[in-house]
Amino acid sequence: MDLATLNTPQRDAVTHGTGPLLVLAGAGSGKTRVITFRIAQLLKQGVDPRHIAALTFTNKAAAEMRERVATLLPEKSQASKLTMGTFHSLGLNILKQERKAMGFPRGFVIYDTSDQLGLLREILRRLRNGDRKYDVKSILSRISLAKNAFVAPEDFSPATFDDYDEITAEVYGKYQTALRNFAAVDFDDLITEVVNIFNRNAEVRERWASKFRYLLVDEYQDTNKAQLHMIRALIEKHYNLCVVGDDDQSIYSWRGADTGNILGFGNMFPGAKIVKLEQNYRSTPNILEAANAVIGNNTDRYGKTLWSAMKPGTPITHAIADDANVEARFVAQEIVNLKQEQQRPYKDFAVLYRSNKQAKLIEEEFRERQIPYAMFGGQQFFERREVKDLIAYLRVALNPRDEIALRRIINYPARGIGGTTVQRLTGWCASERMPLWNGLVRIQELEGVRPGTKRSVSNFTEVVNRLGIEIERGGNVVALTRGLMEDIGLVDDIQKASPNFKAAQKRIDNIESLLKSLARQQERTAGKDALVEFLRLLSLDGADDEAEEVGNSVTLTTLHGSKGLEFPVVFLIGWEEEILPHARTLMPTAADITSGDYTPDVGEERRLAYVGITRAQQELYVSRSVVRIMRGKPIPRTPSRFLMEIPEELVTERNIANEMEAPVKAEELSAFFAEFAGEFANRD
DNA sequence: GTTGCGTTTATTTTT
DNA sequence: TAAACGCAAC
Repeated sequence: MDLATLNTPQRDAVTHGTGPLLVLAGAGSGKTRVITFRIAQLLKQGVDPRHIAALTFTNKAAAEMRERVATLLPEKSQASKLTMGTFHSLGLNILKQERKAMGFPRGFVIYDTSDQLGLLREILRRLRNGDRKYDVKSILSRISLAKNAFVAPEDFSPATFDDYDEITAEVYGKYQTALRNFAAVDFDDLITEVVNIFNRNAEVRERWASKFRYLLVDEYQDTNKAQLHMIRALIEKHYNLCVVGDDDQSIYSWRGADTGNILGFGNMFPGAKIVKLEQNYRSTPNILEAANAVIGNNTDRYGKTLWSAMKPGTPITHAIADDANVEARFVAQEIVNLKQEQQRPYKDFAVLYRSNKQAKLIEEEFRERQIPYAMFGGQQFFERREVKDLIAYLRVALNPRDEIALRRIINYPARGIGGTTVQRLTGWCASERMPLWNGLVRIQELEGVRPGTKRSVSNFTEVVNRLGIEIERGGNVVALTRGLMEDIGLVDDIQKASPNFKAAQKRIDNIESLLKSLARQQERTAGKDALVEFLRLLSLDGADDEAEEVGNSVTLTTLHGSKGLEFPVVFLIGWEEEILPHARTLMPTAADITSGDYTPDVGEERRLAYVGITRAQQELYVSRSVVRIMRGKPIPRTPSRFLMEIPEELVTERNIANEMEAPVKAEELSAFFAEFAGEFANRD
């Protein structure tokens, strides 16, 4: 570690002693270097690694950070003693250790989004017997936003004239009670429940506050109110907090991030030092100037001006395409050309868009031309149904109170326990005030259920019960799971339910890779705990078989997904009003209309534009279409206001239609017609 | 439990 | 437009 390789503000941040520190790190200003150097510096000064915690938002970021710190240390093993992870993983660790004080049962589980939705649907079904259908996702998002803002069910006050807020108010508390009854927590609870125990139990709070003498937080602009509470409690003893972030890159307010945290840092933490990192090592001055100009139109920011010591670089290309197909074709063609002319590998390129559906045309075009690409995002995580089903068995075996998991498997694979039986069961359990599982076990006492069905239910509870007992005894979980699959005929069912052999094989492979990573966990942790831990990490991390190696391919991702990445050549597509800024942010809400003074807040959309521009190192293309087919109709398009905010002198305009139509070579044309004629000839 | 048909609705996504 | 959803019929 050589401090001389840092610029002045970077060094100031790294060598800052005690007390709160805010590092405002512009895009490409060496933010990660500052965090890793600072940690290394603290260790060099003799701080015990166990007294340092660094929090990030993704597991990937945490792993990378640990690795980079290790390379700076003379003694690498110190890095493994650092507390490094996401807010949620730290929250989980605290909850596990303080479980008793919290009154949480030993094997509590973490509900993921699909579990949460299932639970909410169930509550709504009971509450309103189908008198109205609700968008469950939107209710869940309101609950989540409330939790992120650290608003408890009893404090939730619905906005007037907002019926979704009203139903949320009605359901939020029930949702929370149900979670606890099922021995479950959701993602947001991993933060809020930690804050709750800190608030209720001074002994616990002081213990954790003593442990962490230095706390570092990355991507601070993405933190929410609940996380702020957690941070405050953790630093109350030593008051050594270093946060790093960029207010101009705050793009997650829609999921609870509160820019007030970073904008109000100085007031919230008196005596705070603020360091700005404005020298950019990533992009050409041309690109930076464009970025500065665009973001300069935002209010509510600290205000930074990025600068670069590089040569000005090439102008930005503003590509105007006749329609979206032409736009996609242009991007593909330009990548092929630049690859040739500048000897660039495919991985030098990225195509960034506002919403995932924009990727479709690009994908089609790339496939046609055999351009390799890697897509990030999307939802392939949730579609592995077979994996979720198997996991549900393990969850119920471990924790029969987990009613959502139980409902998932009660008739999977089909065993003749249909909707009517389940309904009768839940009704009975509700009146007897007992968990669904108990009802299943006592099925013989329930009248009006056919004997065959009763036998199915008993077989089911028997299988799950036996699994639970064997796990409890510390049996080999992988072997037990295989036994279970045998018992319930899972493989047969998958083969039967799949349209073809290949699809079935793929699903079985998914299960195999799940078992593999379970085996790995078993090597690390003993007996039953292996499974408890495995299930929790699975919700927190996703399966660790995500071996998607990017290799040498063009990156396709959303603007959101591109944060933190950089590419020599970047294409920003679809810069049109209602795409960027997105139509939804331009639309007034009911409250806006009532108050009558509506001006759309496009600040966050502008920050998205800013994030996009600052991903580019050397070449930047911003493209738009003149006409675009939307909802089946061709719609004339207006250029994005952000495009107009880029100074003209930085930009070269290119009209694409003309370029695209010309280059059909004569011999290609005649070959085409020859083939065409042949086809006609063959027809009759 | 599955299939098919009519209806509805079009962000961003991590933990 | 097209994909996702919900409901009814098998």
